[in-house]
Amino acid sequence: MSGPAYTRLENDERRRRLLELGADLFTRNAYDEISMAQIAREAGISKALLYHYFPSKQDYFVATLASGAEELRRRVEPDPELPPAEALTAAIDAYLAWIEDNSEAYEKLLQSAATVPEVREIVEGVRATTVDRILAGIGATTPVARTAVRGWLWFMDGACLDWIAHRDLDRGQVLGLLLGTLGGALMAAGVQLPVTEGSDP
Amino acid sequence: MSGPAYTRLENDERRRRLLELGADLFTRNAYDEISMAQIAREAGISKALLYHYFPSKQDYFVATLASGAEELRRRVEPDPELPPAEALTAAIDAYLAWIEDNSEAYEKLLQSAATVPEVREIVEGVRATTVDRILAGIGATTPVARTAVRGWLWFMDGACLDWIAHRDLDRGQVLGLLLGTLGGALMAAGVQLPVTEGSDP
DNA sequence: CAGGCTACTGACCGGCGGTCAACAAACCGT
DNA sequence: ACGGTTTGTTGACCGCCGGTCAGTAGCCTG
Repeated sequence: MSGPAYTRLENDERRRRLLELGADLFTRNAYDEISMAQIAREAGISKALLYHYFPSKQDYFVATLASGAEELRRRVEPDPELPPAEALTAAIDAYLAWIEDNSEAYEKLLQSAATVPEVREIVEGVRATTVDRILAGIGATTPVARTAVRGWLWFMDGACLDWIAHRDLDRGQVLGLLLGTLGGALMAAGVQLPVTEGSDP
Repeated sequence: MSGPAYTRLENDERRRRLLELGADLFTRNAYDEISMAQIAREAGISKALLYHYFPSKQDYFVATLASGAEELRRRVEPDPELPPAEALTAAIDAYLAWIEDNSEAYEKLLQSAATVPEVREIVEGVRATTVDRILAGIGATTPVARTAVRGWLWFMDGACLDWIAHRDLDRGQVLGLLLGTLGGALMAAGVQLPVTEGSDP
């Protein structure tokens, strides 16, 4: 009986708001706990408009993840100036710090990764390159070394989930556990570790 | 224009056939890759009848898993006569043997576990009791030891998935990797292992 | 061959992800 | 002040999903 039926926004602005909303909603609910209709209602728009900006729910979800993933990638990127061992330590510590800052998002991400094929592939890809990086860093090539590193990445996620579920460890302890376990796994895989000189203050 | 419109079966017989079919279908397709309508069609019955025997898709899925899970539990049950260390070794080896025999089922199970809440809870429960068992066996009580063991269970699944994906290791190698990594993780967690006497022939 | 027990079915429900033609808010030149 | 154009936006619709229910019909008993 009065003003306009809806407010018209510029393309970029609407997109920006939807991404922001999605980042929020998807850290509070896992992928299939929330429907596109609910999201649209929350955004105060029609479902059709949501689909106008993002071709599918998966695409919307992935786009929503993108900025966070970019930040994570930046923080975790190993310093090429450091020797491999310290670069790895620094990268893991950065990873742990990110998880500490974004624990809900981390939990929901792992949960959703199993469900959404596209995310699954992204995570798998990251893991694969990480495995290669580590194997290259220690000069190991045997199948059992590959299995050890791949298993260790799972160890990492399991330990992190336990960590943020209980919050009764500090980051340093988790870091030590992860590094020590990686060493143990590689030893069990029969890998000869290149000795780093004088690095235990 | 002729015979009966459908064949009537006895309650138990129908149930048996549906469970058998489900065990087959769910090892070839993950939980939400297949719909109840498809399953019913495959079984040659109406969807309503399927729901007459199982109150929900989740229940059907869990029931389908039950027999396999029972067999796994039986095979993995540790021998109480053995000292803890050897009992653990035997249990892990049995677990690996089961995976070797049922690799598709194992893969689909892990995939579905993330999706189906009820299965997720079952798997979580099994993991929790396993963690307690191991912690009790080594007499460890610290949070970091708990995190180490919990993470190691993830390591186990990750390593097994890699193993059956590549099939370039034999079971003994995987067993050695798992045991060695558990030792490494516990060491990294600062656990003093009770020494077993003379057990490396 | 009548009658009952119950294994079975067809039709229906709300909600999902996804699509489409049509509408209207804002900006434009006049 | 106003008609035309652009394009951000909408309501109605689709097929499929998990799940429900009143009613049908195969089989066994007498």
